[in-house]
Amino acid sequence: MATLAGRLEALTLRALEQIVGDSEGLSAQIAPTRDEKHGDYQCNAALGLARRLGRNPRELSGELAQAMLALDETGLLRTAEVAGPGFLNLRVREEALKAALKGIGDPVRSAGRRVVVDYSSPNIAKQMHVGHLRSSIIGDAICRILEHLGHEVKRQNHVGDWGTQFGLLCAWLLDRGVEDSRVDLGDLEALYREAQALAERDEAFRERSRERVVALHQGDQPTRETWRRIVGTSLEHIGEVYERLGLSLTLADTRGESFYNPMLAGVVEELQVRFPAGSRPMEVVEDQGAVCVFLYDEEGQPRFKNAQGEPQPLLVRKSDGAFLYPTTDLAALRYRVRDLEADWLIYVTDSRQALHFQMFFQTAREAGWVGESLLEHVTFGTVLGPDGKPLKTRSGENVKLAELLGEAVERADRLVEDNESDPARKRGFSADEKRDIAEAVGIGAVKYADLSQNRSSDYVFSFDRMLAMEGNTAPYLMYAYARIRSIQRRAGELPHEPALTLEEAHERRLAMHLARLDETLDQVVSGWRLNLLCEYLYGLAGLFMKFYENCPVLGAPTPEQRASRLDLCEKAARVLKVGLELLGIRVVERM
RNA sequence: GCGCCCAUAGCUCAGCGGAUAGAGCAACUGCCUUCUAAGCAGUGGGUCGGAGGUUCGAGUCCUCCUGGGCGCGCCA
Repeated sequence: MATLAGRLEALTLRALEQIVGDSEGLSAQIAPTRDEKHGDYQCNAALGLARRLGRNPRELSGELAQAMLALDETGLLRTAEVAGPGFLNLRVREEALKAALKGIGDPVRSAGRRVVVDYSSPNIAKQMHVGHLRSSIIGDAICRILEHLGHEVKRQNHVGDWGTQFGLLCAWLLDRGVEDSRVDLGDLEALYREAQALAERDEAFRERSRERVVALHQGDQPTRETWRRIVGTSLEHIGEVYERLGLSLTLADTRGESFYNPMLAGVVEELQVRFPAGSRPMEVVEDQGAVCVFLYDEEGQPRFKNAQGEPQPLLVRKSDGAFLYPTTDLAALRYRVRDLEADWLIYVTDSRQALHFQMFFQTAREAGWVGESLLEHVTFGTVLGPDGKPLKTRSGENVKLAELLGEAVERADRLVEDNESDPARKRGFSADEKRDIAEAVGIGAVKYADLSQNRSSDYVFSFDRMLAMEGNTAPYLMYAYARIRSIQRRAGELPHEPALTLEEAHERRLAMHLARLDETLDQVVSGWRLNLLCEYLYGLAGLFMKFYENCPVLGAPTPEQRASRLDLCEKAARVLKVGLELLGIRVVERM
């Protein structure tokens, strides 16, 4: 079932075609009205087209209205009225609105693509910190939305398990012969700091670390064994954080950098053979011992320049022979297109990596490794502290994700306790319920605060704001849901196939908003503007609250209205639940 | 130097070229003997950083400027 906006657009285009006699360059310009006085949707097509045709906009708009009403066999429109300079205000028929609400919130059936979403990507041997928060939350929401829209999603957690830091760690552990003892993550971090400090003052240790990297990459048994243990310990910790965050990402989705190690030499070699020095628009040359990819535009000018104004290369092999991040990315891309047969690749990383992705994408395209796949780099800004600088602890360290989530839940728990100690608000929750609510509210608040921001800007992290029960926050939305569920519990049996009666303005507004879920999702996907879904849900919760205040459900004037309102409640609950779940946020039945 | 991002109410932020620029917080005023007051209703608060331009129409697009963040050869 197409969305109301989609159907209106199709109808408008048919009408325009009839008027103009040509479909070239026509645009329906359908948008929801900002003010309901203007109807449900507006069509702004006549305004622009009038000039092109040398006609009066209001007159053209009137003709468009007539044509649309005449062509409207499905009974979509109640009215189409010209307003202002030539706007066309459209009002949807009651029956069409009710039909649009059928199955609202159900997964969309579409010819899906196979999408690889690369997100989260923490480093092994370090605790997850606030720097991993946005990629994890945003990437997970993207996966859920894609699946809801009928796409097949392959999650890929490209963890850093292969870099130089493992040389340090392995060298340190093997030097001290601690390979048999169990090392937990807290130890690992301390060890890493010690190893780093040692490397700075001890040339011999530095050398041993470098040798360990080589040994690791060459498959040396004891080194591999130590490495595996480090990785295992870290993944355990990462899995715990994911579980608490409620991510749909699992250990099975982990394909660390090490996975691509056997492919790296081949990637570089192929590039070198196929794009020797002098090739355009891409050449691969050795410079100061490093293998560099240089990219050029159609005019043969360098696409990228460095700070000195010289051509900026993508480095795929260091002068010491080791491979780099771009090399792994290229290998991973090839694997995802060839082996995972993905035709859409999405990378979720902070915006600082934008240049890297431009170069890496361009290299992959020039090499012909992308095929027909879409490449998308979804970026986001930095999480800031109250001082407007990247969020750190007082001692200047990265804020641990586990601690941040713990504090969010703790604060939510205090809120629940406060309410329970107030006789007017007490609900009589059991200890288990309280814990569950605190967990859902605390974690949900953190995720929602992130997703409701415009992705590209930095944002200031604040427990107080995200846990506020009013405003555009997760608790507010969850509360709206809990209120509906409370009504439903009191209602007893819910009506089967009730007929909606949308006589009250509050009822109709709520219904119209509910019907706009799918078109909102369409907008969300174009540009991954996840905050639009948040805004939609906030609007929905607000409309429900107003409906709640003005339209008694259980005490409705007639049995028909009671049934209708119960059905509206059910649909609102469903959309709130589905919408929040698409964002990776869990609802609770009571709060 | 080049490139990317940002600048909107006192604060935190929305705003796909369309009608009077919106929320929340903070301030003030009402509403719990009626389905969860973690709520609702209302009041005040704006040279959309500046200057040009494109357009029937610009917070939104283009150019320049100012101020801030980030990135730019062997980290990832």
